[in-house]
Amino acid sequence: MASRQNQSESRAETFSGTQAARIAGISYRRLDYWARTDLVRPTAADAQGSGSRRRYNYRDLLELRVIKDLLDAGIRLESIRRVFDYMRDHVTSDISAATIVISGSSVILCDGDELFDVLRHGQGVLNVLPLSGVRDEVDRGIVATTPDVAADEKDLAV
Amino acid sequence: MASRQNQSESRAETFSGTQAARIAGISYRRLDYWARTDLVRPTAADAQGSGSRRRYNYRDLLELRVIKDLLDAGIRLESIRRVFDYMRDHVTSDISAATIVISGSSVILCDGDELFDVLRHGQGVLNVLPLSGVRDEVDRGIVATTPDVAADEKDLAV
DNA sequence: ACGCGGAACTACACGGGTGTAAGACGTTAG
DNA sequence: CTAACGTCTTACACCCGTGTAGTTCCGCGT
Repeated sequence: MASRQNQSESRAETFSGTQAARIAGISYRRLDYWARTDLVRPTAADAQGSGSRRRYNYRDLLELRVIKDLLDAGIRLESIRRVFDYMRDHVTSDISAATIVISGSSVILCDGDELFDVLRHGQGVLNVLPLSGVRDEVDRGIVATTPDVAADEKDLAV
Repeated sequence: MASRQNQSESRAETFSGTQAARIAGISYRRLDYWARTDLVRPTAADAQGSGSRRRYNYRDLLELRVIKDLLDAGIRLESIRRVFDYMRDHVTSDISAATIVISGSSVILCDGDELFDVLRHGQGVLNVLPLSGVRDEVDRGIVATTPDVAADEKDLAV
């Protein structure tokens, strides 16, 4: 039955702006604002004039959700911007089970032991966000939002 | 020689608004704003009508500096407010070598191993701030700002 | 091929809330 | 008395969007 792979396995499908907003748990206007101000552009297809369509991929959804979580945690959008500018240039590795650590204007991706070292020796404020939780949130969002996948899930559950 | 105890030992002396601002590394305006909006009231003596004088104690200085560091880390003052409202009600223990961990609107004071557990099992964004660094910053601020203590330090150094 | 309905993006202006600074005002020391 | 200092009031600029109307494009029926 399952017409799709596991959620987080390199999915090739893309999402419209409206879908992406719903999945990430933000308003469409906010998504639009972030796209226009270069915070998160849709990777699959950017808008080019009125009437065109943005297409977000799975990784974009992760970023959107990370930003939402950071905002909810009370971090200013301005500093989130700096963090992501940095990350885009420096991070290529897979974002699966790592943890984002933000210290001032620099960002580190850690797993397990590394994390502990960083925290022990870190001075100043560190913002710590485990990405596994973010992925789960996004996957739940996809299931709850896209009708066909929801159907698949039901099939699996029964 | 040293006419005072060690910096962080229960010091009884108090500080004026201007002194407190300088030691914490913030503008006087900012200190004033925080006092008027109930973020950090001077414990030793609060303002009671125009022309009266605020007196801050050592612990107040620590709080001021923590807030400054959180702000510098890109956290919105609004959420810092919520955190401190909570902390005032729940935290009575000594703030010596612990670490503040902020998760959403709740705050935890940890030391060492505890910290590791919290971070491992934590969901969402965690803001981590070791207080030892804060205390050092404040003590340096006091030395650099109050003339007599600075003199003491010189005596010790020479 | 053509028109039409609706979804999606765009342009523009506005607004609540927040953090800060300037200056008016009061008080106290000397 | 008055100069120095500290507090209180008010105004302002900025952030982070949102409301709304307009525009473009897609898909579909005919």
